[in-house]
Amino acid sequence: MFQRRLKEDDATALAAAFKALADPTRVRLLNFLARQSNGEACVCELTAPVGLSQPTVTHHLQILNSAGLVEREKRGTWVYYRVSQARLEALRGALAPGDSRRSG
Amino acid sequence: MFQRRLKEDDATALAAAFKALADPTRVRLLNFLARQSNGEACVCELTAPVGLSQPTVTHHLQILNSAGLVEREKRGTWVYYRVSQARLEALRGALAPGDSRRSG
DNA sequence: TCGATACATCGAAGTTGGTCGATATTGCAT
DNA sequence: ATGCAATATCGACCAACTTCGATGTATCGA
Repeated sequence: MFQRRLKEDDATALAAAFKALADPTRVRLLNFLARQSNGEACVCELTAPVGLSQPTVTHHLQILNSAGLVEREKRGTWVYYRVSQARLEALRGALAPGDSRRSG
Repeated sequence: MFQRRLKEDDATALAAAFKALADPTRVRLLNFLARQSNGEACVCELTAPVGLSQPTVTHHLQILNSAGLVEREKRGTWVYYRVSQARLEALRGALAPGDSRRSG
């Protein structure tokens, strides 16, 4: 942030994105997903690392997904999540001194 | 995020930093500060741009300051705030695919 | 000293957020 | 169909957040 002037809606959208990152559990979920060799994990593999109940983990994953920070893919009974690198890069751009902007 | 494994305290600290960015008013305050020619503004210059009361603006600035995102300098009756570019850069690093690391 | 201005603190109201247990839904295998 | 395992939804509780008006504190000028 930020060379150019942010419109009010842009500020709201940006804040919403950061809000998804504003919880230790969600940061840990992202970190865990990013460290998987295949880049993904299902919900049942995510409850143990963060030490919370399955409904709570699902809740956090939904928040991350709504913010575009993770992608969701259902395969059979399982739901796999993976980090959206593009979205992270977009947020990095928003924090840049000169403000990059591509993606969105 | 993140090649290396984040310790629990690191995840908490990172989440706390993003929480400071997780409000439209604070995003707008940062944006406003970053766009000043001298890089700074006092509280009384910040209430109008965001359209909130002085106590509320002070409150948000304290949150940003606690997170290290702005620096505070009192000169006479006025208190001037400026964006901490170093802190922003550190957060950018935390979002990087390979995870940079400097900062704390 | 007195008044005016800038900023901080306090207390309250209303809203949002994280978490859980219980329960519903979905999909696979038998 | 039936049963089991994975995930989602629901309702509730408590904590945290945003905002305000009222008030306190500090600094400057007359």
